[in-house]
Amino acid sequence: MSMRAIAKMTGLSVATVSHVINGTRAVSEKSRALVEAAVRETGYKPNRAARVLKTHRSNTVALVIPNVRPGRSTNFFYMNVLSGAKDTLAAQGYDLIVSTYFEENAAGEDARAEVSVLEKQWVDGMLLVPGEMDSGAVSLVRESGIPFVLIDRTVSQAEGVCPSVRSDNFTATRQAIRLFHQSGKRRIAYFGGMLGYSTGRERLEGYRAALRELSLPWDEAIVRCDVEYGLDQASAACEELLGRGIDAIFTSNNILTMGVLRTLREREIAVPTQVGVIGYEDYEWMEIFSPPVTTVRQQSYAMGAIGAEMLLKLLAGEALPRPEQVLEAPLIVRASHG
Amino acid sequence: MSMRAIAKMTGLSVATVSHVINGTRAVSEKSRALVEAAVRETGYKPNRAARVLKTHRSNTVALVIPNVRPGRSTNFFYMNVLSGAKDTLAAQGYDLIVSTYFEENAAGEDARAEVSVLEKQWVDGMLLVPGEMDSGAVSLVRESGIPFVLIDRTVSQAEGVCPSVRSDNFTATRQAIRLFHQSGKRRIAYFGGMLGYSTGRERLEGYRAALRELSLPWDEAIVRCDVEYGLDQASAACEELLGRGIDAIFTSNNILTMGVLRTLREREIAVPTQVGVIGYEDYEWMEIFSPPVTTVRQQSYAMGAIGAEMLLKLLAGEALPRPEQVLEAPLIVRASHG
DNA sequence: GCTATTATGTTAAACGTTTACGCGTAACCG
DNA sequence: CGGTTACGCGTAAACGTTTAACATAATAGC
Repeated sequence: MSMRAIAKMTGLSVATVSHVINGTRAVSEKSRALVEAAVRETGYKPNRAARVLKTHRSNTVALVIPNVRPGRSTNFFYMNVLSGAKDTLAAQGYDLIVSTYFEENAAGEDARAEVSVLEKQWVDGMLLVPGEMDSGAVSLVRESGIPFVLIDRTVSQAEGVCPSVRSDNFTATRQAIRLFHQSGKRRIAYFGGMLGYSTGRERLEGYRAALRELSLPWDEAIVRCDVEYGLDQASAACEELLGRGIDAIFTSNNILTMGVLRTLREREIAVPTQVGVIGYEDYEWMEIFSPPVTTVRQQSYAMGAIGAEMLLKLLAGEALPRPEQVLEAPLIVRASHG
Repeated sequence: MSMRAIAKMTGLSVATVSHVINGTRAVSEKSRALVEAAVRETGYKPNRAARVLKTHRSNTVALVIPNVRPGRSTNFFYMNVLSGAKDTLAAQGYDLIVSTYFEENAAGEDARAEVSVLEKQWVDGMLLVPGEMDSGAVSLVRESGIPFVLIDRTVSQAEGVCPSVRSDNFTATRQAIRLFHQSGKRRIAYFGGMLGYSTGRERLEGYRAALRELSLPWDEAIVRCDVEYGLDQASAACEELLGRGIDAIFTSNNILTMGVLRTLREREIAVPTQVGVIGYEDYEWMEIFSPPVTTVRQQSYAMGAIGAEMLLKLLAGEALPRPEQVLEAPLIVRASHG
């Protein structure tokens, strides 16, 4: 089932067969028909490995995401990114391979592990959700010379500007806080992600900016950026805050939101009248909580799709007019905020 | 950076270099050290395409899952499967490529599209979540001769017995219904998946069996297996059922559960006193609904992991002692059931 | 000291493509 | 009609490995 076989069948040379298959040179109608018939008949498919070996292009890109332990709901977010990327890549005949790394390692450990897919030199390009801002993984990728685009998070400026697509975390958070304010909330707690991540940092900045604009005081005591990812940890942190006279909580991920909501219900604190809540990450079912929860919605599918588009451009050798795409993350206003 | 380069550097032949790299034959300590040093120094990595071309093994397997539009929460389930598969495969040096197909097509359309990854003859094996039971996709895979294992769903017996790993949908559903019964529920509605899927069928069978055992009557009017996947569709169907005097609803997927819960709240029907609810698919936040919802938990991560293990065995040429793995899907008893 | 055996190397032929070169043949032009 | 174009096609050399077959050196047995 090799090209040679087809050549033999049709009495043509492998070169001609190759050319009709790839449409890479003019071929007489007769030969083309001959080859096509033979291909159809034998079900011949060109051998991919041989092709890659020869052309040095695999038509495959990697999507690298933090490893997500079962049950982590960020899974959801990444699955949407995956969908988006997969769809647009497939439309261009590209395959996607998924690679994961342990987020826990990313900090101290070997940045190499983060982008280990590089070692396998399989891929033409890379869609990367980097770990901590300065894990160094991005430098590795850059050195490798393969095109890449960062998804969801960025890295420190030391790396220079990298092609990336992410949410406008700053504005989203800022708007959320302002919404609280409009609803009469004045003492707004912030539950954020670790500051090692660009997302965590940007959101905190948004919070800060909003406070400033609204001339609300900054109070270290009601800001937590180190809450472990987990329902119980969130609950514990929430309990703690409740003693500090707050009237609203902004949570920057789904599990935190859930934990807070649970605690509030257990303590029989009315939402939103006593304490308002706005979460990050929107899910269909946010609507059916009581009260329906107001959230920031991230465009996760679009993130994958746009990232893939950018990468495709890069792979085609084109420059990116706008290498940093920042997607709006609209506030889905329901009832929990005030 | 080819093997030839390393050979030149060390003054050895490519064969020797190859052998130290693959540990495929005894090599003197001296040569080994030489080669290893050179490899370290140059950062040489064997070219994968060449290797595949020569050995006909890609050390890559595909995971084929139904295409999941953004927002579909089954995404979650597949992401866990993906994690499980990825983890165990990576441990054996295998890569995973993800392929998706449109579930909508699977029925009438071309079964070929379902397993289009076959065409690319990239992969050594396949982890497949098949579409409808008789879409024919599995026959295609079987004909192709590559090892595969079915995940989550099976196909019609016509295909013979296929290696597979899935939930014990029958027992899980049966137990759920029995739990309803224990709680005094007597008129239990069933909201299930389409019967084209083995899962839908098995769950319905479980329902049926439970009714029989409990000598509850079968009433076509409170059984729906054709509810479209969507919050609103679920709500609508729920409204309809409410007129038929039911005191419990079993829903066989997450979105259905949500829709039902929402409708119940809107109509101010008390859960579980007036109507009990048990859902399929467990998420962390099921616990924080009011009341916390009782669900069937599927071992999605394990499904991926076990599937991968089986496939690895198959790839190693071993036979599977137990080709059909049926995982327990425990009932997570909380409060919504009665 | 001679042969059998083992340990270590090398040579070269694949694997299935792509593609630079070059060769015919036919058409066209002045 | 000789010369130029254009077109269609074939030859053969890569691409970077693996691996059978063969070669040599060292070791052991007798």
